[in-house]
Amino acid sequence: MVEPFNNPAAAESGPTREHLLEAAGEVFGEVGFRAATVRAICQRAGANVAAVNYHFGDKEALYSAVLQQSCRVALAAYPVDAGLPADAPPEARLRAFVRAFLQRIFSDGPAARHGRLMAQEMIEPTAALDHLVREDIRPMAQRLAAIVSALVPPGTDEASLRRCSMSVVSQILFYHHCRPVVSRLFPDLEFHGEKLDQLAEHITRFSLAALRHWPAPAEPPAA
Amino acid sequence: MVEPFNNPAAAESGPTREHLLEAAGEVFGEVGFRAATVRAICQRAGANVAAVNYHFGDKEALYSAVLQQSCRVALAAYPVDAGLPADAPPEARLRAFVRAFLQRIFSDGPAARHGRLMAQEMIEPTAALDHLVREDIRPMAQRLAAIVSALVPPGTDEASLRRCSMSVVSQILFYHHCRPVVSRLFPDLEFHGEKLDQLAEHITRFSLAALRHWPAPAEPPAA
Amino acid sequence: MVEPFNNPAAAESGPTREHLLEAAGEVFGEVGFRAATVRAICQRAGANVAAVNYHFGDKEALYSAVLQQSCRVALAAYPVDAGLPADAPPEARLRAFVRAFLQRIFSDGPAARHGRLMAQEMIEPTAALDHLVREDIRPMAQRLAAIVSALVPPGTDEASLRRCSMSVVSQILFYHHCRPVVSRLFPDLEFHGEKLDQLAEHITRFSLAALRHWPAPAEPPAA
Amino acid sequence: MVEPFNNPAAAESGPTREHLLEAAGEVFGEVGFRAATVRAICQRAGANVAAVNYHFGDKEALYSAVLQQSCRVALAAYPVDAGLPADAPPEARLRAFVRAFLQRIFSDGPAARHGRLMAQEMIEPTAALDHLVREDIRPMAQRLAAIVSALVPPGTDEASLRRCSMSVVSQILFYHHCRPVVSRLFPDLEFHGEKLDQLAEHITRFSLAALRHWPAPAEPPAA
DNA sequence: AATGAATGAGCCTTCATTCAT
DNA sequence: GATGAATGAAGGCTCATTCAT
Repeated sequence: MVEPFNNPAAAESGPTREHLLEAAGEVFGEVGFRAATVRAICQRAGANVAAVNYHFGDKEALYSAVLQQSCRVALAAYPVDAGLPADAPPEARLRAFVRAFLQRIFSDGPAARHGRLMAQEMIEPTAALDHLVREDIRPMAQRLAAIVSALVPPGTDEASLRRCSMSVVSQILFYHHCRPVVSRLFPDLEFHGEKLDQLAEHITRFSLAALRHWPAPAEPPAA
Repeated sequence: MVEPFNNPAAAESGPTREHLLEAAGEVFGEVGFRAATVRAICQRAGANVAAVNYHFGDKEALYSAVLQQSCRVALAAYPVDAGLPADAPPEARLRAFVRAFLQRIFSDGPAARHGRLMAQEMIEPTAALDHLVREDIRPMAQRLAAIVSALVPPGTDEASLRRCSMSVVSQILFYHHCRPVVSRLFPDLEFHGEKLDQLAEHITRFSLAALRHWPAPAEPPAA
Repeated sequence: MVEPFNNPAAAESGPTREHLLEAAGEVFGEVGFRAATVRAICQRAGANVAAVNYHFGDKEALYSAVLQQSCRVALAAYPVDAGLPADAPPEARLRAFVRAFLQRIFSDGPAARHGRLMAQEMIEPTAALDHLVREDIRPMAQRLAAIVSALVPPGTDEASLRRCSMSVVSQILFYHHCRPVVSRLFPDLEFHGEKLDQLAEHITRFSLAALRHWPAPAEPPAA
Repeated sequence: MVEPFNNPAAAESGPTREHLLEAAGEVFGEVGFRAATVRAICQRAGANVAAVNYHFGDKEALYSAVLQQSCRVALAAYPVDAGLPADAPPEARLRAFVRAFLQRIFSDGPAARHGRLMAQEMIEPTAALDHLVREDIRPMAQRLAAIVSALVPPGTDEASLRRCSMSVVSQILFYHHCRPVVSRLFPDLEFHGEKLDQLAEHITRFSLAALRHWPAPAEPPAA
């Protein structure tokens, strides 16, 4: 076992590996994969430039490790179902979904990292995106689709369901992707604490209003 | 020794300047400001590496010039009101707004460039963003706010209006910002021709359903 | 034409390109491809580190250029036939071949570079070796084979001819490949001027003595 | 805090030291001193990266140790006299010398390592070369000189003897030093088993033919 | 008006080596 | 007796930029 990054457990590594993951999470989340430099990460981690190579192999492998680790942390801190039972009313489940999603993106601390990284990944995809979609994004999309499906009239076709799900998600991600513009347009907007809850409430209400009044599919006339 | 990029008219410039603008528009729109290289732009423009610095000063100034020029072209090709009279019903104006926005982002040709550049700018802001917000984005936001305002119950507060506008816009931009993910989740999705119109129709309907059923503000009980 | 190394003529390049070729020839010849550093080459050429990239693309392309250029120079300075007519007696042609080969390897100045580079290439082959064998080494081997063929008894089989050619060449190359050892064993040995001629004379005589007395192939008994 | 590599006996060392020597012999013999990496050696030895420095001090000291150890093994496996009595006819002793030399270079297994290392050392000399020449190469050269001396006419001068010896040795080493080129020129050539014996036979015959017909030194006419 | 040539800063990676355990 | 962790120097390469023409 010559290189430590061959060790999947990596439990017995020193603190440098953790520092590196931490620092890389911050830097990648701030400026994206390309713009992030190994030097900046190592400096923030208080480690040598060669530490990345030693612990992870190369920059991209470090990135993958950050993604996977942040995924675990984020879902542990803000679970998708937000503690709601599966048979809770769909309105409540939608509200919980939106709120947890916003918190994953905007809350401070390492738990918020994953949301930011995912958002970055959508913009500037890397080789890690495929894995992320498979393991992380698609399951979440299906969960949302189930909620939406319980809100629109029965019989609504699959394509509409997908588009409605995306209409919900888009409202959440918008504030992250377009934050620079939003901040300039409305400098008083904030994304934490009570303000974040209000935002979640708005998105939920907007979506509920739309979904509840979604036109029922044309039925074949019964004899 | 006057540098030509100090000359606002730039009337006596040869065709190289135009080629550069054209090529830069393409490259910036495709890969963003940072990932774009001066060499790639010059090569596509059939010009020398030094041409960018000669004509525009530096990479960022070229970017600003591209932004401004593309702005003119785009608004000429896809006017915000889409040719509708100001007194058209708000439903029609919303539909036109959404459709024109999507086309600005997804249609081919130089006219579509601006939408892509704006979208890129939201993600990866540069010094040009302030100017863009002031001249371009804010007016468009106000126009949308007017449409939304005509759809929700009278007396709806300003903050709600803003949030509703953003809920509309977010659904449009989502397909651009998250295209890599969307393409992986639903590979059969397309963003041109009839499919784009269907998408516009969905976003319009979803938004209309939400706005039309927006809860009226609680009124103080009249005696 | 963005990169100058796309220009096969490269005639209008500044002096830096020439300096680079010169310096690279020296360094590659001294320490081989791997051990040579771009920085060392540029320093010796009085150029910037990026000059190699600009003029040749990368280190390996520079190496190829050095190889090709030195090939022309060396064969011009010490032609394979050494000015002898094709119908000269094979003894004289062998003597000329050996002498020119030794001079290509050991003489000073840029003309000697090619021999050294070829010798290095044999030891530490790069991607350029295939081209070199095709264009340079095989023709020379065939020329030697023709000389050898005229010296051994007629009817000598092809395999023996090849081995005899290699026995001749090996004696020449030995002094280059094993120079560090030879110099330690016999410190008074020199490889220039009259001493080089004596060495050529020895190799020629040794080879002639062997070839002239090469056993004739067994003939089928005539009836 | 005595470093173990200061301990000449190294009796109390575990098996790691042996593994290291074994692995280093393989790697150095394959790619040479410079191109060999400590990591590759340690990995092949199943040891830690630091093992080389711990057991031998540094990379070069390991190399020296490999050289010395392989020397013992090689000479035991392929003795210079090949088991021939000192009073055997010189033709037989030359044949044995050539054959054993070729086998030391080309045969598989650890016994062949030394030949390869010596050949590498000639090309890319290290600090270990002086020791090697003194202890290993010079004695072998003298033995060959004795054989050659018994084949050429009596009274042949010292310089000619030396050159003839080198003509013999060069033919052997050639196939190692120029293997990349030889393999490209004649892809069907092989260097093991019967083919190796044939090659030894060729070199012996070529050399014998040359030496037996070496011109006698001009004698002063006797009255 | 424009360009070929050249530059220097910075990037990711690799390597032999050392330190603390 | 041995190792995992960490380091600093160096390597090849890329990029936006500048200079002389």
